[in-house]
Amino acid sequence: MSGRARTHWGDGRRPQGVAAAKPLPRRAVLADDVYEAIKALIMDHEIEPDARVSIDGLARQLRVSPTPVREALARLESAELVAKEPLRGYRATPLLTKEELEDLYQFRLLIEPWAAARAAERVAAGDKEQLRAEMAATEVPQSDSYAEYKALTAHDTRLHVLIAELAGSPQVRHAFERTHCHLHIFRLHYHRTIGAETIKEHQAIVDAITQGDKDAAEHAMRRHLESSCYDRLLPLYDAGGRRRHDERS
Amino acid sequence: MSGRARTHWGDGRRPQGVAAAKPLPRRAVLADDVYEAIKALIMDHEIEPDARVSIDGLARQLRVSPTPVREALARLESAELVAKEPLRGYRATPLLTKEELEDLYQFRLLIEPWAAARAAERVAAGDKEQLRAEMAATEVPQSDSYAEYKALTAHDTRLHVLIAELAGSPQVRHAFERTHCHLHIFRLHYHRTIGAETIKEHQAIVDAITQGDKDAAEHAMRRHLESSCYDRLLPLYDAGGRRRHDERS
DNA sequence: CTGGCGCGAATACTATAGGATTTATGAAAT
DNA sequence: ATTTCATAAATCCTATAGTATTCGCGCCAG
Repeated sequence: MSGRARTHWGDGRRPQGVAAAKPLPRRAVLADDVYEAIKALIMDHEIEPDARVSIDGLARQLRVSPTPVREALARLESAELVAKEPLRGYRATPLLTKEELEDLYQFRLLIEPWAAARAAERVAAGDKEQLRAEMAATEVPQSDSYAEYKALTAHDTRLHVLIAELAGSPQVRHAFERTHCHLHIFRLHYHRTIGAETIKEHQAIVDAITQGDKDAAEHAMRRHLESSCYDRLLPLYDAGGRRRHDERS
Repeated sequence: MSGRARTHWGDGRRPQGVAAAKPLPRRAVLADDVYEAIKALIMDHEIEPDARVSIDGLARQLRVSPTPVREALARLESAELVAKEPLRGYRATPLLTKEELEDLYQFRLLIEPWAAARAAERVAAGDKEQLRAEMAATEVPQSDSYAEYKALTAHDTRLHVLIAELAGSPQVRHAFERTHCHLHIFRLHYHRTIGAETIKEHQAIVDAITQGDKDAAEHAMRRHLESSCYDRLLPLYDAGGRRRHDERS
C-alpha cells in the first residue's frame, strides 16, 4: 500500500558545487500526503468510526483542493478505512467487532502457520540474517508509552510480512498485507497494550525457522496468533471500557 | 468490488398516474461507468498488457473529464489491472506468468478446500437450495462461443464465492474475492477454453457439501483446483502460442 | 555511430467553478 | 405531537483551466 511515495525531483540537474542544498522541501505527489493525513486522522480517532467524511470539508481542513482528496479516499477505501456510498459521500468504517476480530485471526491462522512452515523449509543464509536482524533491532518496551507501542507494532508488521515473504508465495504475502490487520488492530485499541510476550513468541518463531524446523515453526506461529487473539486482544472487549460505534450517546 | 452502482433518482417524487415511465435512462455515477468501460478495454486487450494508460487520453476517448477517470483508475489499481507510477501515469499490469498462475492456485489450494470443508460442516437447508440452484441454472456449453465462455466463467465465480460465503468466514471470502482470480485468468486466455469437466467437478463439490461430508468436500475442491490449474490452464502456456508482454515486436 | 543536451509536445497534477443531489431546517396540516 | 412538504444549505459530482513534470525528438559533440 505504501512504499509508493518516492521523490522525483531534485535527483540531479542541479548546478555543481552547490553542495546539494536542501533537495527542495516539496512534496512528491500531494495526493500521497493527503492519503497519509486522512489515515492519521482516522487512526487517531479524530475522525470517529462511522462518522461521515466530507470531501470538501477535508479539502478545506487540509488546505488543498478536493481533487487529491478524492483520490486519497478512493485508495483508503481499498484499505477499508472508509466506505463510499455513491452521491452520499464517504464514511469511516466502524471498528472491528469481537466477531470480526476472531474471524480475522482465524484467517491468519489459516495462512500464517503455513507460511512459517514454508519459510522454515526454504530458508537460506541471507534470510536467516534478515530474521535475526529484525529481532536484534527490537527491544522490549520499557514503558507503555505511545511511541514504544507504535515501534512495537511496526516491528510486528515487518516480521510477519518478512515471514510471509520467505514463504515464497507472493499471493500469500499479498493476501496477508491486504488484510491490513495491524492497521485495524491498532485502530481498535490505539492506546497501548501488548507486552513483552510478543517478542518472546516472535523469537521462538524465528528460532524455529532459522533451524529449518518446519513443524516447530508452524506450531510457534499458531501459538503466537492464538495468544495474541485470545490472551491479549479479546479481553479488551470486556474490560477496558472501549466504546463501540453502536453505543448511542 | 461491484454491486455498488445503485440508482438514486426516480425513486418517487413523480406525479401519480404517469405509469412509471422509463426511470430515466441516466447513469448513477459517471465514475462507475468509466470504471466498467476501462475494465472492459483491459479485459478485451484493447489496452494491451504493460501499455501506458493515459488519463487525459481515456477522458477524450470516453468523452468525459479526467476527474472521474482518475477515480476509476484509482479503484482499478486495487484490482491490480493497472499500476500507478507517480507523476508518470498508469500502466496496464502484465498478464500472469506461469509462475504467478501456479502461485495463485497454490493460494487457492490453501483457502478454498478449507472453505469447502467448513461449508460442509455448517451447511443449512437454505444453503443447500442455493447450491443446487446455482448448478441448475448452469448448463454444459454446447459450442465454444465467447458468450458461453463468459457465462461459464460467471457461474464459476458465483459458485466459488458462494462456497467461501458458506464457510462462514468473511475474511476468507474477502481474501478470495480480492485475488480477482477470475478476472486475471479470464484476461489471460480470453479466447474460450475450459470444458464440461469444470461443471462435473463443481457438481462433485456441491454434492459433498450438501451431504455434509467435510472430507469429501475438501478433497473435491482440491481436485477441482488441481485439474483446473495443471490440466486446463498451464498447458496453454506451451501450446496456444500466447504472446507474452516481454516479447518485443 | 553513439551518447548527451535542449527544446517542444504530451501528460500528469492541482485548483477552481458550476450543476445536481442529498441533507438539514422549519412551517403547515393532520 | 407527529407527519408532510417546501425551501435553504451543504455536499457530491463533473467539467475546465493552469501549472509542473515527464516524454520524445532532433541536434551536436565525441
